[in-house]
Amino acid sequence: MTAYTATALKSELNERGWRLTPQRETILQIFQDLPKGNHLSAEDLHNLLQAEGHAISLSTIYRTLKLMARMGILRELELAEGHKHYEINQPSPHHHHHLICVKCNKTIEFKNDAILKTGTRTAQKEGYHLLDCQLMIHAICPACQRSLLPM
Amino acid sequence: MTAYTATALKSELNERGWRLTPQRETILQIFQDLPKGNHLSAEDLHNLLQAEGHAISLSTIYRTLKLMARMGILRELELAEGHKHYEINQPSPHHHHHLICVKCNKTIEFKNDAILKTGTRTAQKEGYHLLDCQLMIHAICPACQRSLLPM
DNA sequence: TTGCTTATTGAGAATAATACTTATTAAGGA
DNA sequence: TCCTTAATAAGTATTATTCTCAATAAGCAA
Repeated sequence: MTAYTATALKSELNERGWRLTPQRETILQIFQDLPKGNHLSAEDLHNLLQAEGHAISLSTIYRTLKLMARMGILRELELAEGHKHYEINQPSPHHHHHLICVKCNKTIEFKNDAILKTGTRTAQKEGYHLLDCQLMIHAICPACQRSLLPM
Repeated sequence: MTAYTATALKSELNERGWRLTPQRETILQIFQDLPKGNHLSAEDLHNLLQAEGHAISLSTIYRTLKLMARMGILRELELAEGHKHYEINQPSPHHHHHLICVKCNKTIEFKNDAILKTGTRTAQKEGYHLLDCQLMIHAICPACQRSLLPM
């Protein structure tokens, strides 16, 4: 539905003197084909690409993820300790937030249009160019509340 | 003003079979004395403690930060790439959020009571025990928009 | 108060995600 | 089609954080 095409990516890149490479195109495609609510770590993406026969190096993957996050194409999520996850940055009707259990990392997505509005307004007021806006709720899930494990 | 005392920390720890140590008490004190809006990385804290004559090991600092974040005493902030920052988790009138430039890390704090309400309601609905709730706005600041530096 | 159990600490080593380096390749403008 | 230079691959380097383990000291019970 988003239909952010490779052509659009190309012109955005070229505007800044950058280039559209097959690697970047492939990675964008992967994220667009990802079922809603899914997200990938750098290593997940690397494995997925290899499974599909695309031999894109880890360096390129890290560089591309960072680039696309800074372009506002991907969102960088901190869903577990120690590494980041990425997902397509969807506009309003699909835009969502995360409720995360800090013990087991169980994550629930939820929507709230008011939050994106607040974020947009706040960025605008300060003259910032908005890339992403996410409410992170850190909490302990019902199962972990019952568990007696330390921490 | 918060006046979350060492005694309160002690009983919360003891309830779970844990202990109040001088190290934990000192670290809590540091965060309580921190001017509003300030936050520390593990290394910042380590340096600050050393400057004040407290020789608390880095291991203990990392363990304590994680523990206090999971108790809801501290909030874990992702204000720059590569490492976390921590600040006291203040209740409603002081509770705030961050607007961050992904290029230079310039950060602006802002308040919005509706967000904490949304977070509280969402966690409750799912039976999660709320620890922290923060809206992260990733954006590019005016200065960096003008800059021609890559990325 | 004294002793006992065991959580916690300190020091250093280990881990792991990410960034860096450099020769090579190839995108995009002329 | 050529030329400039951004991007890639591969491997190495970095660095924040966690882990290991012996030594220490909370907090409970007698």
